[in-house]
Amino acid sequence: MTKYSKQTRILVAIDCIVFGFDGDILKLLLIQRGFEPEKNKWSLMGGFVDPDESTDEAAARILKQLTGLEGIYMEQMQVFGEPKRDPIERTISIAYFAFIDIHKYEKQLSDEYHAEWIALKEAPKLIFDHNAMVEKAKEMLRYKAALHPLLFELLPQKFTIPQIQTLYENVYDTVLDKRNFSRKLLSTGLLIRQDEKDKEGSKKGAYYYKLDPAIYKDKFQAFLNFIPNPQAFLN
Amino acid sequence: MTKYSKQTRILVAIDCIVFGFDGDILKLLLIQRGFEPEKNKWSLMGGFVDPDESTDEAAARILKQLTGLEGIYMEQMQVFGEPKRDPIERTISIAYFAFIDIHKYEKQLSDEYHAEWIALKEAPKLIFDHNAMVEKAKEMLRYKAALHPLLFELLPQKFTIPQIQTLYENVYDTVLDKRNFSRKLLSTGLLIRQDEKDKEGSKKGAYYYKLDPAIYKDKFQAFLNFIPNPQAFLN
DNA sequence: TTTTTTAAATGTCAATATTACAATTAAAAT
DNA sequence: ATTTTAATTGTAATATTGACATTTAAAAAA
Repeated sequence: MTKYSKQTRILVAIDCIVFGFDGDILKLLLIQRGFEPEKNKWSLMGGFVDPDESTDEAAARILKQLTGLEGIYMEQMQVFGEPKRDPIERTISIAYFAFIDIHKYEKQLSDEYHAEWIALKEAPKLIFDHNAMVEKAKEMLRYKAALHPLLFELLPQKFTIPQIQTLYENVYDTVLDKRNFSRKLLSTGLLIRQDEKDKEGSKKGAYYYKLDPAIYKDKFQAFLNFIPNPQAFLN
Repeated sequence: MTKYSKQTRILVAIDCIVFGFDGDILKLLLIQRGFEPEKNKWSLMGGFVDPDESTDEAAARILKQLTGLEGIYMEQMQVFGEPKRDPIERTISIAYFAFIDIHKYEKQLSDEYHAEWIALKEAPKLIFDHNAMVEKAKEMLRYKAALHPLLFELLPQKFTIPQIQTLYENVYDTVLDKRNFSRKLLSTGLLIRQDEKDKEGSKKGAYYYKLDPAIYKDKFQAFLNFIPNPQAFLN
């Protein structure tokens, strides 16, 4: 049997970028690094890939170990492969990306861990190239949310229309017209209004909605440029 | 100085997926693997990352070594990180992705190399998980082309409207209405009609167009769903 | 009980974009 | 001169977008 004997093996790390939304502002999950180099500096959740796990498994394991979070959908984002990015030893890092409802995971994220939610707009300087990773993740978020109902996935099971609007406004750092936004959103036919209202934000209260799971997968797709029926072409 | 002494180093490979368009059909660049395992089987262009090069540099080097192609814009696609994907030794592979005008690189792709253009629809069984990589790349192509004028970038300097239409029809595997497609395309204001015609495809001949480089970067962006001025949010 | 306050919900209209569909034109070949 | 082929151009009905103001529900204050 042949072997790849002349090749160099390289350290492979995972870094996890976790965005969270609490219905109000968009936040980033960060930890203070517990080991050298750069001990105590702010950092993304990171670690090395073990020999017998897939990179996806490694990402889930590392996130769990450092934050307690489990069962979160993380997506691979990008490899950061500059030879000098880690000063100790050449390490390539695969950045993973998740986006969650903060309230939903409040309990898992216990004091046992040092992970903290920081408002995205106030994120501190991070170690290595982690700030670049976060920037890339923001870009990806906007890109994906443009074509895909990604942002819906991080809403609570029940949510209000003003909440979704706030979320979109946060992600795109813009202000939207209530009337048009609401109309567009409801026209998808995906939201089922509940009888209950959320009275947190106002005296009148805003109706809760749920996603219609039956239609969600098929129907919700944005429409594109040169393709008359683009829904058919995206997942 | 600390070291990451307890961690396992892993082989890191690159695989390159290169799509090409010749104005007629959409093709995939493949090689017959020159070494064990799986010698002589069809494969993507692949190799290992060297200690002192970035992953992007490795991708460019490997493509050059195996095909002669140089100066091609390749984008990172995805890591394939299953532990058993290479039967010889655990290897993670970073898949890179390019899309080119076949005619433009005809000379570089000389007989010296064994790379061949194969019609995408007739692509053979490839080694390891390379077919899955190609599938993923097709998906990515559609996704990106939906929001980004990516497909324009692989057209010849001069191209005709029927050519672009064929390209879109190939990528999305659909049929488009000539009249609507042409109108939409011209309405971008990005195309400058040349006096010359391409008489290959018909007796009447189709006008050549060029991209207006001045407007191209700013103006050409698709428009999105919930965001009134989405251009502002994409690169 | 009445009034005030706050944010949610809803409506209209003009402008623009999309779709579906058919006739005309240029130029080579017969 | 006629035929053939594919490119080019047009129109009308429909749907979507964006800009803009008023009404409504319910708690809090008077």
